[in-house]
Amino acid sequence: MSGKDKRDEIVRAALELIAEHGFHGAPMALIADRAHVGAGTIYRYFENKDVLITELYRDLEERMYPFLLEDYTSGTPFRERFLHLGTALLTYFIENPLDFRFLEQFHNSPYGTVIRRDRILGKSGGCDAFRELFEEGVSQQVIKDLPLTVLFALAFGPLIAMARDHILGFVTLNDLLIARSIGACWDGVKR
Amino acid sequence: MSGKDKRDEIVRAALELIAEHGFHGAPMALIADRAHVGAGTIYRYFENKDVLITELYRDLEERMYPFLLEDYTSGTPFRERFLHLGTALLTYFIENPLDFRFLEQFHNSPYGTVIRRDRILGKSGGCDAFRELFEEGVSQQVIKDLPLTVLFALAFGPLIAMARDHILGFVTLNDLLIARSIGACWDGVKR
DNA sequence: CGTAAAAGAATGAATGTTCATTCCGGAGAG
DNA sequence: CTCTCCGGAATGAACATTCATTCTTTTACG
Repeated sequence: MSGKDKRDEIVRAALELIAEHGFHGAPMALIADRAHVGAGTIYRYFENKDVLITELYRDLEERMYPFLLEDYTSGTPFRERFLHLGTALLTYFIENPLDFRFLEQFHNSPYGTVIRRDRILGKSGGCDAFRELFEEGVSQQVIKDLPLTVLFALAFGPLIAMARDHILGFVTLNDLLIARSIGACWDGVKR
Repeated sequence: MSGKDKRDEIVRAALELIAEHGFHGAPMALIADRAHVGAGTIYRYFENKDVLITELYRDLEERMYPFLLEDYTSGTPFRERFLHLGTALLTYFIENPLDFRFLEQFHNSPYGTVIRRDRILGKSGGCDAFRELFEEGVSQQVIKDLPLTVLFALAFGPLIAMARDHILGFVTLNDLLIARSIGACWDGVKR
């Protein structure tokens, strides 16, 4: 097993444990076990637990963005683009429940708040498609004239709640239901 | 200080610490300090930390529900009732940021998931007003015919996201903005 | 080639810290 | 004096991190 493989094994193990049992339920010893690696080995690849978690987050983002932007063309009508991005995001979460659960944990932790603050303050670096879409929509007067954060809340709030409910088994989303739900989100933001 | 006072001090201290620093940042020793109480004293009032947290949650619910249902009359038009409940909830969160932060932590923890599961399975016990409102709305065909969980997501998802953004200082909500946002939520759920 | 030395990687027991919980000596009420 | 309640030091479990040691790979040389 090469160094890269080993690093990936560690990241995967951390993702699984944190997604399934939260940050608490993921001691380094367990992560090591699940990665089939000695406890000390982790520290050859990551300076400490914080760094491991932050890098895991970055890995995740890099896997996610290409999926979201697949087949996304900035030329199509506004509503269509909104539905595309929303559906892609919800679909990604449903197909990758571990990623979703981890992201939720991450967001509700000191790490996440810092990252969010950076995003709001402009230096996005990640996926600007959402921001651009909304800014354009506001200036074209096709969506409500509300602060960007509120529009984000209207669009993603329901989406994340639905993903969670689906993953926890409180509801079963199928393609039709997803389409109707994203449509409802659109009704919320459209002017 | 009477026994009741001491209990309340402990609960208050726990709420503050957990809201501000998460479950991690709230060790029993700190809770004791902030409540001006010996570490051992906490265990005279609560069997263990889990019990303390669970009772704190119940205390919170009992403070919240009366506020939400104040001036709420089941006779008024449907849309009006929706706006009333939504506004009341968002207002409560904004006026009681500690309560909100704690509830968020609680929800994203093993405790919260169990409680939510119970709610979905019927034995609500808490605040049925929301459920009744939506069920009535669906049968009267004034809101979209979607599963209850999805309707909840559409209504509360944005609301919670907005409360968080406001409390973290990412946006400043005033009465007008609140009204317009809840209106947007209504656009999402209305048929 | 074969082999021996060196470098690099991996390991897991040991360490120090943090935390929930317990326990016992003492203060204060009756 | 007795009994109840309190405080906070003591305890032991859990955890992140370290480091001396072992194992593996690469290099150097006959």
